[in-house]
Amino acid sequence: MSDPLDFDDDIPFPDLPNGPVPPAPPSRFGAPRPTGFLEGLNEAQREAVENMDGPLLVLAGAGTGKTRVLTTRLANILSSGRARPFQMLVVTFTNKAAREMQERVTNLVGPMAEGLWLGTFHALATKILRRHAELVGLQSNFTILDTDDQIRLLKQVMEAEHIDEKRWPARTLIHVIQRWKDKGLPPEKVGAGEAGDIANGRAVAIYRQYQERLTTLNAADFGDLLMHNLTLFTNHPDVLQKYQEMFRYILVDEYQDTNVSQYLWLRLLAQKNKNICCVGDDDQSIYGWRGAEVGNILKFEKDFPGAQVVRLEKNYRSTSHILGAASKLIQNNEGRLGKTLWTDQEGGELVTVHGVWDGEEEARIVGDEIEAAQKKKVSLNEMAILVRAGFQTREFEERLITLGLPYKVIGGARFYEREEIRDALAYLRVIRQPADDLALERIINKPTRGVGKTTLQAMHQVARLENCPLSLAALRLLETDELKPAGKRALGRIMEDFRRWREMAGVVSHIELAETVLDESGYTDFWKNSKKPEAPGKLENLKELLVAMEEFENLDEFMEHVSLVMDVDAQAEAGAEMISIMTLHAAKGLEFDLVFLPGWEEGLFPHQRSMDESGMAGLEEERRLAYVGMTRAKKKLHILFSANRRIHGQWQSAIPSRFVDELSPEHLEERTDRGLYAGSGGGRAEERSQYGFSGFDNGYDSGSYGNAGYGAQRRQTQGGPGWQRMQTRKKPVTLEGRATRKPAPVNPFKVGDRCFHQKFGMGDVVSIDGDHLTIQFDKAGTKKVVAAFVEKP
DNA sequence: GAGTCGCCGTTTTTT
DNA sequence: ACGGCGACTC
Repeated sequence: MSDPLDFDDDIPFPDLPNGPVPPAPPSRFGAPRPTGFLEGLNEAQREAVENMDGPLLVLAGAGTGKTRVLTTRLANILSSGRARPFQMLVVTFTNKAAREMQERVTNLVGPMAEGLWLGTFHALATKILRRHAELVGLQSNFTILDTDDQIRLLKQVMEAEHIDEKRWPARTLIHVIQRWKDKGLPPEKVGAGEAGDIANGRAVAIYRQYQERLTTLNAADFGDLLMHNLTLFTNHPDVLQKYQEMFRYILVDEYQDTNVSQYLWLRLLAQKNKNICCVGDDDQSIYGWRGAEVGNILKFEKDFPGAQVVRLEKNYRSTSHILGAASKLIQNNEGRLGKTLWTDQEGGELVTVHGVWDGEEEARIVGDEIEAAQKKKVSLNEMAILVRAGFQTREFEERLITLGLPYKVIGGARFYEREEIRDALAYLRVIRQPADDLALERIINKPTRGVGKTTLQAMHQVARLENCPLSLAALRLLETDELKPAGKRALGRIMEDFRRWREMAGVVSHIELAETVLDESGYTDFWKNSKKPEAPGKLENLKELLVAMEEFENLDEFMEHVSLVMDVDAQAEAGAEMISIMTLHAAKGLEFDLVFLPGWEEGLFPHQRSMDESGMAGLEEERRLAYVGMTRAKKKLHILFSANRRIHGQWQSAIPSRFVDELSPEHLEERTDRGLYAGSGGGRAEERSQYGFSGFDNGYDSGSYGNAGYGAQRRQTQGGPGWQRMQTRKKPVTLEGRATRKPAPVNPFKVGDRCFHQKFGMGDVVSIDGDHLTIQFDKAGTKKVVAAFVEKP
């Protein structure tokens, strides 16, 4: 992000004329003159672009050209002379979105786009906070902590408070604190009753101490960035006023994902000029679990009186069957603003629903469909498998490897979150900021250099006593005889190393510095000597880190990038075609010709935990997630559910997701095996509504798909290239494959039988559920096992 | 101070 | 089934 106003606090904000700024010279914009922006926009889009003044909410359904509207509107405001670039605040959620926005705006308006205040909430808040840090008790070079650091710090506070970490895990507590920060609540504003019995009722006290520690460390966590901005604005109206006046126009992307503190931040900044435009889709709000507040978008009109609302409902992405099924599903949600997507791409392929035996079969069917599509010249880049939870990817990966199909899993462990990278960065942090206790602690004995627990404890004691950072405490300790000679020598050595490195930092380049430090500290050798299988990879990553640093001028810039960006999808595999596998969350905003949505089973999707924790609201968010998944598909969508799934190593039978029932049948083609749930004892099959199991009547037994009953509705039209025959392909692989692989879901046991299990030994059958037996083992207790693994004695 | 054993939790994820 | 973390032992 560039910074046109990179002034120190004593330099005034630039003087600006009060009236509208004179329009920029037209030549800036190249051929299409301002009115040219509007070309090719539909009516609603045009309305959103032309309504430049006053509050505006743009409800942008999936695939309705949201980004185009946002960027065009921005260009329109600039070209109309209503604001100059640095008078516009453009907010996104992710760095990726910010980059894309920057790029698209630059394409529209040229280099003047550099001057915009464009970035993520966090980056923008940081930029503001660094300028006024002293006003909230920080110095402007404060460190930004990530989750690891936060937990480490919180654990220290909890330990001092004698909170049993077994009973109240730091993870739980940090989550609670985060939610408070998301709401813009500093410790003193958290209601006494709010915390309940968390941490023996001392949650707020711990929160307060945690905040005090952060201030002492000159550090802020992610939640603080926004919260400190709010404090700053509230306590210093003069500062707020400057920003209010500067930001004449505010644009916000993905408004449905904002949390309360982000909303308050926007509201404060928009109060004066009231030119705020928020773009979002209440139906795609899927981040409630991390503090996003759907309510923000639902009550926009109340929050910003006189607000106009524009709905973008024409979808340019999906076929009518996909859209129809998705719309039907989302209609089951209450509490939505209401919006109906439509398209003029009539027809296309029906949405196919496959019920399968187990995860393996699920993966095999997906693999087969991918191969079939590939033969029809669909690019692998246009195919995606979208799962609810990370563990689901494994089975697909295995299958795709078997088939020799290239794939990538998006959103695995991120580069900067890897152990070795975090260690390397910790060294640099300590060099730059000796008071960075958390970083120091991380690497003071990594590689092991004789500064162990005892020494560290002594350091902590001095630090607490003298109320100083650990590194200073270390120096104090070295002046005394408190430590044993060995420990003292070891500590002295590393402290001296750091002194030397700091000296170097002023002389050599940041890259040279990093190389030297990794070398001299013994960190590189640590991995070179390691016998762990991942060691070579880690050395690679360390080299990669040095490469990454080259893109930055100096250490400061690099570190800022690291703490804010933390995402390097730099592995933009140049050109190679690949299938994408990712979670539904990661898929938001993307689109693919061919999409697979596996695992549509109760408990997995909707996820049990979501419903347990948030009840109806949780269920509705899961449903929105399903909607997001479905609307990723442009031409063909497959939904799959399995009757059996292994979760945490335990086989469990599953019933189809209620979401399957909520899709409208006229858009579906059912390919579910009629025998799947027979005799399962669960009995739900018969109770289910027409859709879920309607495929029983035209399933595999007849040897062809989608005939009787559905044929009439399968108004097959010339959808996309190569899609026409997708569902009338070869014979039912599913059943064949299964028959050879696993016994039919019947078993030779009856309640009371004696039996033997390889692992658990002898036992008695207590109950039977399909081919799942509950067995009371003589030694191993009661277990639920699959009949195939049990023998008659 | 460093290696080994056993227990807990196990959705989603950005900044 | 499995990994990570804390407690425990040498």
